[in-house]
Amino acid sequence: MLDPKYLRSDIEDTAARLKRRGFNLDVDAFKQMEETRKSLQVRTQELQNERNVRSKSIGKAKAAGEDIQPLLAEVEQLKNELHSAEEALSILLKDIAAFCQGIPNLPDTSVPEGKDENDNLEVSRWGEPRQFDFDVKDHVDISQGLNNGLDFESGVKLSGSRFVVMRGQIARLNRAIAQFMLDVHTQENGYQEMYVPYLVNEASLFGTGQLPKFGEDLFHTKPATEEGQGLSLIPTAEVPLTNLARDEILDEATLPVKMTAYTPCFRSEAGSYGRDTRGLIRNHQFDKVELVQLVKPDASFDALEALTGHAEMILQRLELPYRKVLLCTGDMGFGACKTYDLEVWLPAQDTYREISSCSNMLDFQARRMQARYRNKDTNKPELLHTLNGSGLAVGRTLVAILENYQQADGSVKVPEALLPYMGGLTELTPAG
RNA sequence: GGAGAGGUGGGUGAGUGGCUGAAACCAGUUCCCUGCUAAGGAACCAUACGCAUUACGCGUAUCGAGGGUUCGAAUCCCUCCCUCUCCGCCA
Repeated sequence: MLDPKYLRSDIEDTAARLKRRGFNLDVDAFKQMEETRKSLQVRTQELQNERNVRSKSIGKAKAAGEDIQPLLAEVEQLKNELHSAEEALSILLKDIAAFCQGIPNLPDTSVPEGKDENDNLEVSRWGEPRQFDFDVKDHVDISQGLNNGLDFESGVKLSGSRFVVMRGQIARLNRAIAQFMLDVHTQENGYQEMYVPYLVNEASLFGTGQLPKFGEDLFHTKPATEEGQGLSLIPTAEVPLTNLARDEILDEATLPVKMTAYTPCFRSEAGSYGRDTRGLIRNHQFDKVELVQLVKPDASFDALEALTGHAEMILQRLELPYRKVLLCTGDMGFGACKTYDLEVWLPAQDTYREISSCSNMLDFQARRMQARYRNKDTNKPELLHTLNGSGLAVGRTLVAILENYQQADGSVKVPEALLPYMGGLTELTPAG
């Protein structure tokens, strides 16, 4: 959510900045709602004040043993007037809140303007895509040669399309990747490892911005005996991790808070029918090691660079070629003001594919969830800035390793960095 | 699942219809005293919104959430959420 004060005082400027990301702010509607709100609020408050004053005098009169009846009669009409004013105001306030909650974050000035991923700006490349002297296979074909280590048919049988069963050496590799990432982030990058719920409530989803607008991207559960949507499966650990700060006032000395968690992520992928239907790239369930930072406002842009670097470190240690992309205004998520994507090289697709997305949300999420810290200088609570990034998506890392480390005979070399996690296994073989 | 208790400001915790936006204590900030890794005293110390803006200014709302009763509710009633205790069940 944007700062309502800023929204009110600089609506034109806000609209202009939102336009950069293709969002049309209905300035007139907002102005009109605000104007009505002001007069309605003043009127309501006047009535409330009068009620309070009169009620007090009734109390005094009663204590003094006077006759209250005439006073009560006077107040009768006031009551009705106040009632309808309060009701009208509350409806309007809800409308305004809904309007404000639907506005995305303002893009940072350093973010290039653009419509979609084609307008993203490549910032850097790391590593050289390997030259193959044989026909490269994609991860699906590779896995079939490895004792059917990625079993999509079983995934369909158990759950449906976009689910997978991993077995044997590939399942082991998947686990090794996650362990490796967690170890790097906790031991070298200063993140605290967290274990969090995979089912979260509505307030949490509102806090990070999934609700109310993007509920269709989520899987909602509901206890058999109850009404309503119940809890929802997390689409990313960003939701539980960031919401740890919800309704909290953190001690400034504890900042920055750096947390990491390895969790499954669940996404309905509504609206992506037909996209990436083959393989592991786009599944309803995938594992991810997430990085979240809660920082003081003046530190968030530096933190974004650092956090992105932490995710890059994983790719470098795995010796996977990648590029770093600054997302354009049109490709950024709802709550982000600046986002770097890391795209890993996939030889079978002959292209770079997203494997991490690192964003600075400024105070956008913090305001929604009232996540604050006490400023030592002013002694006042102020909104935190929140950041998150994948460090990395485990499933796509698995894909990248299978494809980049494949060998002519169909086997796959285990990356150096993962050897300590593979129990002596140095390559994945047809024995699986 | 059954029976009970409870949810108050940064923290602990008073408060069962009007003078309580909320005692007291702790923490915090400032000042006074004190010449010393101590102690004492005083003041200040929630958030949001609105009006006003030369003001130490005024008003409204907020005591888990949402409804209701009442001239008036932290205080009474209803629903929901959460916490705790005992019993049952269970990885």
